[in-house]
Amino acid sequence: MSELVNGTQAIDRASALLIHILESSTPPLLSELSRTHEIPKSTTSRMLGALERQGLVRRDRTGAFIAGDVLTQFARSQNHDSVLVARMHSVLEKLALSTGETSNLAVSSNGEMRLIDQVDSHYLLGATNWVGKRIPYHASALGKILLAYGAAIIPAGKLERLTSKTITSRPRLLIELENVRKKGFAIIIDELEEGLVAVAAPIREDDGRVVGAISISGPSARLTLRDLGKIGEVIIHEIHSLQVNHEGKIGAA
Amino acid sequence: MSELVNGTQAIDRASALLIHILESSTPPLLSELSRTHEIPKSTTSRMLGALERQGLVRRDRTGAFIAGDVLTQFARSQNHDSVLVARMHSVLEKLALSTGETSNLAVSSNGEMRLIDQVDSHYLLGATNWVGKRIPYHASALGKILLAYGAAIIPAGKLERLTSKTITSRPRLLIELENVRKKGFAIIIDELEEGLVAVAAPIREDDGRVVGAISISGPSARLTLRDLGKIGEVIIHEIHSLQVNHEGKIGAA
DNA sequence: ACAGTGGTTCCATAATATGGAACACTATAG
DNA sequence: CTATAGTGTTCCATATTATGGAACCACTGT
Repeated sequence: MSELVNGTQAIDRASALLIHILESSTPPLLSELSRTHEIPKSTTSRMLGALERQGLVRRDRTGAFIAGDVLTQFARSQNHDSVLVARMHSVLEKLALSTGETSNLAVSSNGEMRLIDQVDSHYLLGATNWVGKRIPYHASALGKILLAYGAAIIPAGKLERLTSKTITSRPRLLIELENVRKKGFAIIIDELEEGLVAVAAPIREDDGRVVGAISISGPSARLTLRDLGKIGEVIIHEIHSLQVNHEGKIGAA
Repeated sequence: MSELVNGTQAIDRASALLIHILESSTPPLLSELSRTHEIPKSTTSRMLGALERQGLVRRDRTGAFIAGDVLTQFARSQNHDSVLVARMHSVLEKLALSTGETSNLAVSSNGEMRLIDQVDSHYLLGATNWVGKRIPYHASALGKILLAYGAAIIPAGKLERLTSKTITSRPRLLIELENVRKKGFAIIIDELEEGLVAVAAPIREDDGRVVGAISISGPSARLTLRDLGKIGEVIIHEIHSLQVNHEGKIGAA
């Protein structure tokens, strides 16, 4: 512990306790924390008391420690898919307008892909219900993006065959994902449904992590492979330019 | 500063800095924090350095402080609508099965209502696209719940008239919300669309805050007012029994 | 009654955090 | 091209502040 004296022992220890609490699936007791961190009970008690006073931690009815109001509040404000929806909705609208096709925004979590926003095409083709529908990763453009960039992992078990074009072999899927990474966007042609094509590109967080994907989809009758490639580049461009603007805003403030 | 010597000055100060960072809309600079908290630059620098080392805070490219990976990670794990989806999906299935009608799960954020899960009815009536659709609070059962329990606020401006039954007067809406709170569930009859009826009930967090709502909806041809009342009670019961189980799990762990 | 938990408070001690000063760097200004 | 005012970091003597052992309280089970 005492490599170089930084003058931050207290903060280091308190931080370690806090982090332990945040990362525990079951709320730890004071004594537990004291033991695993090798900090005397008295000190641990004092520290946790301070953190509690500040609202960084809380005790549940059993006295075990959980994240405090300040942090749950923070979590609430941060996450919520809606933040992503709010940030990306204008992009969807732009894309839907310029292509005339349907644009979707998807995220991945708990092993499922979820569509969280959509702007419809001019045309009236395929306006079915998506809410609550589980769309397989391996047969959708959005899903391929999420897989390719580590926002989701290939589910165990058979890769369901939805059409004759669906990729159902794991090796072939891996090759396809490598391909996606090389190009920066993903395409499906008839793999999810006969006559349906789509192209998708990733949305990145500041730190580079992929947190979602945006797609354009429509009938193969209207969209050729060449179209899809072009649209892929446009999606990437639109997302990127938005994020640059966004960063700019922060920088200027 | 020195009311009662607790032996937690460092932690108190560091916590205050951390909280300040988390609650700032624009990332504060070190000097800013130093000034507003009346902590000397040197000390502030040391403290933030410690917090940074622990991963509780991070610097953006301008050097300003933002929440660190540990906390964004925590936020991610906490929130995400998907947690709610995962927790409530079985309820939706049960309700859809027992009523034979469509069941929905909605949350509110950024001033909009969003459907985040759905289990379809046996019947094939009204399977239109919901993703990205903005459904008005005042004309939906889910929306009335979110309004009634403070999960959303009545939007400014006119209350749009969607059918002849839509509530478009604010006083009448307030009375209706009072009614909802009294009964514990909300009903719409032809208020959103001619022939469409629905009933919804709230989902509460441990602390009692309403974070979402579950509804059953269908055609008025199949669901009478009496049915809706009964279903309302069932929804409340199902959500409640799940939450009791959930608490039980935590308690046992 | 007692031993074994979990947790808090007390207090003398010295280890630790403190903060002024000096330094490095970058802009904006003169 | 030198001021000047704004960042932020490092150093180090100082004493303020955190430390941890021990005593103590409250439960729970034996």
